[in-house]
Amino acid sequence: MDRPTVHDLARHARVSLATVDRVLNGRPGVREQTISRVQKAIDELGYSRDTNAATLARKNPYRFVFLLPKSNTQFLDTLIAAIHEAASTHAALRAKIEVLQAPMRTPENALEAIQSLDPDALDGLAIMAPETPSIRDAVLNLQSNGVQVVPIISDLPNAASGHFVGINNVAAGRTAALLLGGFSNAHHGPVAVIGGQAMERSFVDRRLGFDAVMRERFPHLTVMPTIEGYDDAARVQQLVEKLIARQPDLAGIYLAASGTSGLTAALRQAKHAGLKVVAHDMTKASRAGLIDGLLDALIVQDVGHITRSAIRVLRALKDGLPISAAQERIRIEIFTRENLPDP
Amino acid sequence: MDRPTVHDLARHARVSLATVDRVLNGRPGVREQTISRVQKAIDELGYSRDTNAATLARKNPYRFVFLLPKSNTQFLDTLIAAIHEAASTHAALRAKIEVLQAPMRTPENALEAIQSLDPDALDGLAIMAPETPSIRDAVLNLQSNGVQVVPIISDLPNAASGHFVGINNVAAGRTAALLLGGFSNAHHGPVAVIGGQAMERSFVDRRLGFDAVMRERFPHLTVMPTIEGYDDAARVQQLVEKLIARQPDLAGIYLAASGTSGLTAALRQAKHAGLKVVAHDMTKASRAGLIDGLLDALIVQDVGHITRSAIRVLRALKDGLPISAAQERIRIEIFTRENLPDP
DNA sequence: ATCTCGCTGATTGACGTACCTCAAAACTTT
DNA sequence: AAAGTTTTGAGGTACGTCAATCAGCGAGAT
Repeated sequence: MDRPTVHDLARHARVSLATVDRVLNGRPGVREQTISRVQKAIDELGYSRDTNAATLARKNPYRFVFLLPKSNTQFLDTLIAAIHEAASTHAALRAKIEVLQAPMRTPENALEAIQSLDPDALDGLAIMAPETPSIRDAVLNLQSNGVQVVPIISDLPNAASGHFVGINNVAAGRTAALLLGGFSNAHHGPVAVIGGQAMERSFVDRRLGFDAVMRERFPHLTVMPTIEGYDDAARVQQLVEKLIARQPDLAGIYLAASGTSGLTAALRQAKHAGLKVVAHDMTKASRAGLIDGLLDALIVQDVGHITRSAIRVLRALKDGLPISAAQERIRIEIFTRENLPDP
Repeated sequence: MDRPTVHDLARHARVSLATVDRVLNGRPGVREQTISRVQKAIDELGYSRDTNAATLARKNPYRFVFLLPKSNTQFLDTLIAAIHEAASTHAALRAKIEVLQAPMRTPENALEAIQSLDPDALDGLAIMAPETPSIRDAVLNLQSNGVQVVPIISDLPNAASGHFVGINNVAAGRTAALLLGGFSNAHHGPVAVIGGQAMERSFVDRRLGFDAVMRERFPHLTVMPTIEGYDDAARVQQLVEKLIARQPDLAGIYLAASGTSGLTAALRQAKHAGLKVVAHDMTKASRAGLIDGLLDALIVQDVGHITRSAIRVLRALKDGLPISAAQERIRIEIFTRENLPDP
């Protein structure tokens, strides 16, 4: 009935406590053969580490790093604030959490940032980055040195396999299409999609879902080719201004990346009744945009949840504990002017 | 730098460890004056209990009870399944979790169920019940006997004050209105709202939000008086069948309570293109209804999250720890046929 | 003067794991 | 077979709290 302890493991595997400890914590000096004996005991007894006792006994705190793009979007600001808040909470739980930012417009910079991390002084990495081959390799290299890696916000399916902490971006794209299509009723016209940069997995997925629903359900709206906004508000503003000037019959805009403040700035001048706009993430600009009627709907991922989930997942991976997929699923929230919560 | 321990408290308050323990755990045999000395030390040092050490040391597990209405809705089935799953997870965390069901159509039965609970053998109660005076009093009585109470799904604002675990039902109602109004475009016509029973706070709130948005944004739709479905599928089916027969120009139905299987059964016979339908909660029936096009949108609260959050809140209350409001906020999810996740 | 009772102190042993040391045993290599 | 290296064992301390025991103090009651 009671759950097995390390003592039970030792007895069952006919080794000493010290050996069990060495295996559990990946310390050196154990023969392959003995490791597998202990592993077998773990499987047979269904042992899992008692987290309470473990964190209580732990001397050195875990060290987790969040590696984010260096670009000053409002969304990143909210994300970083959430990380710092979680960091103070987790000080009690023996985890040291830091934020690192690196320019990611060119893969070289991101690579450099990853390589600057010392695998021996690092337990886990939560990373938000585009999926370039060099980044993928750097991540795989870190992992082979015992560092747990979790992609956040934007997935890296070919590198850190297994767990991604963020919304289902395909579903987000589908939802965006549904909202845009639903709001624009029977209007005909072109719909513009603005992304960040091409290699960003999150945008690729959103576009995928968006196009699928647009094609199936709203054939009267024609989706234009992607415009790259590089998550830069000034650039987005310019692009949108041009767009509206050239396409007076524009039926919708889907901003599937950052730069919302640029979007709302452009719309403030030029939005017409037929134009419906959907964007992502809750920031000062997007909130104001909703209230002022410049944005019609917002698809939101809660940065607090993402942060906490990433930390939980890193801990679980490090402790060899199972991850509850249902609990770690990050939800999409849809906000309009009507159901906007207090700040 | 390090967080203070009970030893620091004892030294600072110039009492013994035993006394600190008595104060912290509410055991008898300490003078008021001494209690406040210890309290002062707690405040000054910013002490908070180390949860890991506490659960590790705890001999007797916490005993938490979920008290739910006894009625066989599919939603309750999913909720109970979620509770049982959480129970098995929390066995390791020294908490015994049970489910109790009582008929709640009349307040007397619910009252009886609450009164049958022995306050001495109970640490926390998560309760889903309508807000009647007698239930409120029974809850207050339990609380004064040291039992922590948290309302779930449906709030009890005048009894268990402070923490409610569930979605913001006013916002849910607003969202429902937005969806119904948005989907039905320029159609005119009556919109029906079906509730459970009048005293249920969750329904009252939903109705409030729904009406507000309907009035403000969709004046071309006229909202009919509430129909009480008593969360009973057969009754809902009958009511909807009659409704559609009598009101051939019906523009929308908002089912703000349980009984979705009855709704879809009725719609399967009679739904016409102009009729838009919004309901709550993910069940077998509502899922099928979405896929078959009988329901246009679903407002969903994740029962797993609600369950886990309720347990966390009860633990935190019992341990005298702060509750992170941001973390415990339960989110609304909106599903349509287009963004329905795999089961 | 003794007894009871309410309050407080002092001390101790869990709980399950991490982390460390020292020495012994088991293999390898020469 | 000796010397060297790797692997394993035995045992202890620490983490912070809970829970229990026993002893002692003073105040009021008998």
